[in-house]
Formats: sequence, structure tokens, C-alpha cells
Amino acid sequence: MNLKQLSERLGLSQTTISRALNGYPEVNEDTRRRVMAAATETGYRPNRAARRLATGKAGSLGLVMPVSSGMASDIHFAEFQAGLAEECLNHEFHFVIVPAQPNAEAQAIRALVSSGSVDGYYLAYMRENDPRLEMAKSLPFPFIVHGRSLGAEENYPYLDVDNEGAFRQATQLLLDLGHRKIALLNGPEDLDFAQRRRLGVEKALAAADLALDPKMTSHTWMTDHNGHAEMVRLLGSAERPTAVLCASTVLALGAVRAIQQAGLRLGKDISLIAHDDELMLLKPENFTVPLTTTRSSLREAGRRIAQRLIAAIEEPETPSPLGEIWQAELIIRASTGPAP
Amino acid sequence: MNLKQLSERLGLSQTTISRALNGYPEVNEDTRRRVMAAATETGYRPNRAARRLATGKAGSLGLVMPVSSGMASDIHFAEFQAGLAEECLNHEFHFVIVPAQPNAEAQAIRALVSSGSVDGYYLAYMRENDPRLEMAKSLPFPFIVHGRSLGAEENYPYLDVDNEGAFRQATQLLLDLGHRKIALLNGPEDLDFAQRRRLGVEKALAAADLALDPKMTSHTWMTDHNGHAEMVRLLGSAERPTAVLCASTVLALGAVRAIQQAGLRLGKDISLIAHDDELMLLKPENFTVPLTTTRSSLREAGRRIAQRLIAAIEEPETPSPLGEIWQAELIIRASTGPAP
DNA sequence: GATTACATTCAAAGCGCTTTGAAAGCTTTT
DNA sequence: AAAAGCTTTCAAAGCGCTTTGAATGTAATC
Repeated sequence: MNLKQLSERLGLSQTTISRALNGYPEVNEDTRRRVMAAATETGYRPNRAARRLATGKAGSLGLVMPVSSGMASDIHFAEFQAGLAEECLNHEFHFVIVPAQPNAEAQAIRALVSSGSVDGYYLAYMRENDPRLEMAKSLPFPFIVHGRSLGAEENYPYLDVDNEGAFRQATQLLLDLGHRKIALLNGPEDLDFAQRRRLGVEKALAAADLALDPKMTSHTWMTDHNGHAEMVRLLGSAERPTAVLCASTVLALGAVRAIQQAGLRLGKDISLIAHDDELMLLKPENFTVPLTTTRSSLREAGRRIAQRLIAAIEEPETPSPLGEIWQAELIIRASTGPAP
Repeated sequence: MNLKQLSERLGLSQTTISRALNGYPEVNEDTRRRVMAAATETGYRPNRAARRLATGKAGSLGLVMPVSSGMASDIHFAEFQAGLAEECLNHEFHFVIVPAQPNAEAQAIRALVSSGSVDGYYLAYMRENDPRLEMAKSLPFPFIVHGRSLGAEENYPYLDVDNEGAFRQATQLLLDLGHRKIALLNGPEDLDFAQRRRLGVEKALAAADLALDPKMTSHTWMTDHNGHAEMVRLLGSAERPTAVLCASTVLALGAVRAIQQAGLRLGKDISLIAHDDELMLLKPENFTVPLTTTRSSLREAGRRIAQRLIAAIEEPETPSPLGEIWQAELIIRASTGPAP
């Protein structure tokens, strides 16, 4: 069922029907009701491709999903996406996912934009001096960045958590508790959020005349397996840390298991602070020893990203704040205690 | 840059350029090279909406994502999606996600189909006698179901894991080990896969003249939290089970913690078998006591679903197998042992 | 009754692509 | 030299929608 068929059925022009359906005022109310009824009855839906062609609006957001067969499905990504979806639902937006090899993301964005199937897109998994940023800025197309890119001037729209601040604060807490040997189980080294978290740790340590030992630092994908393996390594080293910072509760999961297997008491023999993205899957308060965390909702971030992006699309004139930085909340639970 | 501009730049008709780019034979090779070069140079990409309108092909798959603010982001969904994305990448397909209220999914599919933004779609989270099935079958549009729907005739294309068989086998193993009081931590009751898993347990028990105690059964979202809570409940009951089946390693995570907190030894005092979807996040062999599992790759299923769907789209004539059922592999590790 | 204003409706153009059917330019055959 | 057959290119139509500018009918004003 398309417009033409509907118009023949009703004996009205396509124009009138289009206007009736899209809420234009210059349509007789009786006619509008008749059209609405017929539309519901026949299940008519405007073809999105045609509408896109006519209006230039696609009603959808785009995102490039890095894909490779060895890559971990990322629960953090899923949680973010859940938020994105919630907000998209409110505005009747779809979102289009373009899978791309990790090294071909910029190209994929180009394709996405010029393909015309979306009205805007967002960038994630930012890296230092990320080349996608320059590209995005050079294209006359709405976008927003989740995260930031160290080294790049901050003149682009973004939403980020204060990763540095969160980890500085967390480290400070450990220092206050008397810890001196502090380890960091971080996310992938090339990702901006991981770099900032390390920076936060380093700054807090530096303020206490300490330095982060590279041997006490690891950069891995944030899985249970990696958390466990790296913690085992740390516990086996000569200079065993008395406290650990984890970039995710998922890493903490493995790390805590390693700690327990080593017969150490969490919060007594060794302290641990994890960053909590509020994954529904895994709550830090449910650990046998509830975890001290820096908390920030990833889902909420997804909602906000969608909200800002859709606003930028629908009201291109309205200037919106460029950068937006959310503070993480430090929540002290039982996994942190005085240094032994 | 669009076709028209490119044609003016090259002094050729739009027809010729379109044909050159799409690999039609009736184009002079010199011309084709010239066109290709200009296209690369200018970064020209055909507008997907326009192409869709002209050809009827959108080059994308659709899926409806159930969304509500309380709903857990589902790592199982993410893992599946990772597989889907891999295969889509191979065929240069996008995928379009339509968020929808859980009770408005059928409507969302209708909208998705008639909106013309996808060439096919897949259904997941199937329920008993799922109404979406009749709708999908009545629409002349390619689709495939991940899972099945109990109560509906199996005359639709689907890919499913033999959930019943997997849980029958797992239960049989427990019975062989002498267990008689067996509990089941299942997924949401209305979902088909959960129903079949319960059926598998019930059948194996029935063959041994036993029945599944409703009090020993729980149906929840598959999170750590729920696994823990339900296990605590089970352990606190008068008729404490000697063995537990879990519908996911995520549920098992919480369950195992509850078991340990109760001071019970996994594989000795109580046995546990989990279904393993091969989540990258969480591997059953990494648990302190490695878990006995029924294994089936969710990511591989995603790949296969995309493969079949794309095949159905690109070669509508070629008949493809309707139903495809994968066997799960029972892998015995240390979490199962003789009944105490 | 003629004029003006307003409320409705419509025909047609255009979005950027693919595809049909025709045309133009060559080469080969009669 | 004309006819036939290729190869290559092109103009135009059409996909389903929105939107512009014009036309129609009706009510209000002079």
C-alpha cells in the first residue's frame, strides 16, 4: 500500500493525504479523519527511503561498529546501546549500524554519511589524536562523540565521563588509606578513556611523590578472563600491590576471583576499586565483598547522546553545549580498607 | 557529490556512470576506468535511499529491539549481534535497529517492513504461540527466526539450538550421578527457549519417575543478581537441591557465589551445569571450579542467521532449508560430581 | 451582484538513483 | 555501397514521497 493507491482509494490527491497524515493545518478536519482512518485500516506506512529522498531526513542515527572475529562482544557497548535505543524510541528514530574493520572505521563513516541513510552519527571508542575527529569536523553533518580524544582540540560536540577525575579520586582514597603500591587493571591502551584513567592515577600518585609502576599496570580488553589473568600475574610478582584499580566491574570479577584463590581477604589484605558503568548484568554491591566503585551510568550516557544528536538534527540552529563532562560518583563499600 | 554532478564532471550520462560503477558489461573499459578513478577521487557514494527506491533493495537487515527502561541490557543479545555484524560486513550489509516497547513488537515489524528501509528481518525472543510468526508469514518479505515458537507449526525459516535436548542430556548426567533433587534457574518464563529447557529437564526427570518441583524452578532475567538471589532462596529451602541447572553462565555466576557463601563445595556438596553461549565476557572454564556446560555459540548463530537471511534476499529463488537445529555440546568439568 | 478573502484541494516538479528502449558510431557482411 | 550486427552511449521514465504554486469552491465584504 503506497500513497498513490491510498489516494485512489480515497479519491483524494496525494498531496492532501500527505498533508493530512503529517499534521499540516490546511486540511479539512473531516478529510483528515477520513484519511487517518483509511491509513490505519490499510496499514499504510510511508516509505522511509522515499521520504528521505524527498525531505533529506532519514529519521535515523548511525553508528559504526568495529568488528573482527576475535573481538569480544562488549557488554559496555550493549549497555550504552540500550540507552540509545530508549531515547530513539521516544523520537521514533531508528538506528543504523555499519559494521567495519577496526582500521577502516573512518572510511565506513564517510560511506555512512554520503549514503544518506542517516541524519547524524556518533563516534565511540575514541583514541588519542583520533583521525576520525578531523574527518567528522570537515563533514557538514551532525555528529557527537562519546568520549574525547587526547591531543585533539576540544572544539567538537562530545559527552564524556571525567575519567581522569574519577581515577584520581579513587587513587587518592587508596593513598589516604595508606596504600603505596597501587596497581591498575586498565582497558585497551589505545583507547582514550583508558589513557585518562591512567593519567588520573598517575597524577594522584605524583602528588604523593609516587609513580605508577608499568609492571603494575595492564591494558587489556575488559573481560573476566583478562581480569583474572592479570591479577594472578600481579599477585605473583615480587612487589605485590596492596591495592588495585579496575577499569570495569567485569575486570574486577576476574581480579576478585584471583584474590580469593590466593587466599587473600578483599578489603583487608588487598583493596580494590572498580569503575562501575552500572551494567545490569553485574552489580558491584552484589559481590561477596561489595566493591568500592566510581559510578557513572553508561545507559544514561546513551540516552543523552541520542538526545543531543536528535536535537542537533531537528533544530540545527539551536546552539548546543559543545562539551559535557559527567562526574563519576565515588561510592565506598567494603573492598577498600587500610593498607596492611 | 551525486550522480548528476559526477556525470557533468566527466561529460558522460548518468546511465553510463551507473553502469560502469555497478559492473555492467556494456561499458568501454577505458570509460569504466575513468569513472572509477573519478568516483574514488571525489569520494562519490550512491545515495542508499535513492538506490533503494529505484531497485527495491536496501542492503540492510532489520531487527526489532525490545526496549524498556527497566530492562537489562542483554549480553546474550550483544554476543549474537556481534556475529550478525561479522557476516553483514562480508556482504556490505547494514543493519537497522528499531527500538520498540515489548508489547508493540509486531507493530514495529509491520512498520519496519512497509517503511522499506530493510530487505529482510529476523525475529528473536520468541514466545509460545508468538503472534509475530503469523504476521511474518503473511507478509511477502524475507525473514528468519532465531529460536522457535512452541505451539506454532514449524513451517517457517528458523535456526534454533536444541534447548530441550541439551537440558535433557544435562539432567540425565545429573541423574546418572545419583542426583534426585534437581533445581532449575531458568530464563524468563514466557520465552520459548526457557520453556524448552524446562521441558528437557522435565522429560529426563519423568523418565526416572521424578518430577520437577515448581519450588525448585525459577524464571528470571539472566543476570548475576538474579542467579544469586534465586540460589540463596533454593539453599534456604527445606528440600535443598543437590544439583542445579542454569540457563546461562551469567546466572551461574551469581549462583556459584551463593553456593560458596553458604560454605558448600561446588561439584561435591552441590553440582551445577550451566548453558554456555560462549560469551567472551565470561568463560565457564575460568570459574574457580570450572563449570560443566552445554555449549553452543551464540555468535556463530548470529553469523548463520545473517548468512541465511542475506542468501534469501539475494537469491529468492534458491530454496533454503526451513528449520535448522544445532546440537549443544555437553562438556563435563569440575562443577558436577556424585550426589552427596 | 461583483470583489475579496479564506479554506481546501490538486497537478506537477523534484529528491538521486536504476533501467528500459532507442540512438549513435563502428565494423563486418552481403 | 547498402545492409546487418556490434559496441557503446544516452534520454527519459519511474521508484514513493514532500512541497511549491496554482486552482477551486465557499464565505465574507463592499
